[in-house]
Amino acid sequence: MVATATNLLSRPSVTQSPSSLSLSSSPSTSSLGYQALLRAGPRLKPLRQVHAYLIVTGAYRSRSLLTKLAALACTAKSIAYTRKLCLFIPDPDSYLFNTLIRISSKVGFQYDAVIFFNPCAQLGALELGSWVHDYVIDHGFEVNVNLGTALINMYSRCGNLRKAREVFDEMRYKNVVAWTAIISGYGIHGCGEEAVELYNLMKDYGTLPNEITFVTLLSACAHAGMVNEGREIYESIRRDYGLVPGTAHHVCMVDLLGRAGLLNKAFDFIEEVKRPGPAIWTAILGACKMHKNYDLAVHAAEKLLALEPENPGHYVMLSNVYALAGKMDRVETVRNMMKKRRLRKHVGYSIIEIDHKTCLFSMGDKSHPETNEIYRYLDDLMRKISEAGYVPAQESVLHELEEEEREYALRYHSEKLAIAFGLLKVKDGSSIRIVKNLRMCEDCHLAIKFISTVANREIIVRDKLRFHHFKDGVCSCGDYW
DNA sequence: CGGATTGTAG
Repeated sequence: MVATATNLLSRPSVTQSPSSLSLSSSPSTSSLGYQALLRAGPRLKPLRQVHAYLIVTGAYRSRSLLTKLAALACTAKSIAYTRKLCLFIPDPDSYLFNTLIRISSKVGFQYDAVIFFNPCAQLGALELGSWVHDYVIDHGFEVNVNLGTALINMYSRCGNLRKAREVFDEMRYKNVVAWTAIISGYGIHGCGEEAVELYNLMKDYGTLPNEITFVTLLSACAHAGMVNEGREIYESIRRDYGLVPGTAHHVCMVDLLGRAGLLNKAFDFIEEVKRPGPAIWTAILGACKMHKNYDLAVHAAEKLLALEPENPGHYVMLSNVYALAGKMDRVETVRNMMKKRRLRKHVGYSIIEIDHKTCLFSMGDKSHPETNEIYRYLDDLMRKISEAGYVPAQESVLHELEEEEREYALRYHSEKLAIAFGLLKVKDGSSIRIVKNLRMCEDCHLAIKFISTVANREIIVRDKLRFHHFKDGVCSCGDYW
């Protein structure tokens, strides 16, 4: 049975006998006891063993234990097993829902899980989350501060900021965590001004910010180009709140300065940090690449490779930098280094939900039954946007050309395929929603802006870190990401 | 009766 948002927790129409569960446990399970197994973490096998143990000992109707098991199954990203366990829970209560909402908002929107069990299951985090929200309202559960915060988080990370704000406004009691969640939401969606406004409002209400509030705020400023505001906030951490800025804050500051093009200031900042870790160098490398400062980029990349030689992302970054600088021999060197160390670049994919089915595309993907139509439509689309003035972004072309992917080059990046499919299928003019596992490339970002105009459609892309709302040729990120 | 919600870079 396919797990769907609506049947995840619905009660079984026919009472299921506990013995219908597969008992994959070894005989030694019972002597271990379930406590040790519960501590085994989010893996399914021990869960099944505990469940079997409960059945054997006659404790299979214990609500608290089953809730704990369901929570672990959810953490393990098995919707099917979560559902199965929920069916056994007598008289499910708000405690169960609080737990499941919390976990699914944290883990459920990571679409990697989709590949894991069923790429075509109806598993949108927004759908699931909205459904649980409705259920909670229908059953009169109080939206307390914890539940409310989980909802804010879920809605903003699923792309529905308005709904997140609605939940926030309706909360009677808001603590610093709730405020931080909504501030973060505005930050992720590129609304730095609003994030800072909310922060000021929070202070007016007499709520004290904590370290995480500052991480969130600085990130919001960094992505909105609000350098002065960010600096002032950073200063205030120690001055006004007696807190000590940590690594995360340092990273945000380097990002804030670097993104704004103040590369030397960012490097000066790093100088003052005691032992700069990989995160700081990653931030500055991103900024150097963004502003095409190759010397500084190479400097940062060398630090990074020394600290984390096993991270493929760093090599990809460095090779991109060399490609941008036109130093193709160096690109080759980096590639060979990767080969020698047996590192593989992460494979990118994009997901779109159509007719309650989740469809997954990777670059140059031809596995979809309607592949021909999709490619024909996409080619047509690319021709139209070229006529409208689109010129492929140089950087990505260079990178792809040395990637053994000449054939498909940029034209068939996963997000473009998913969008073409979306436009083909969703005819009524409603927005197209895409979820990507990596960050978007420059070229796709540019192309989608044109597509939003040519196809007269709103396109919302959630990449690994943030949201991009494309409409009428512009993106909500203001090209600052 | 339990459990605890917010997070930087890529």
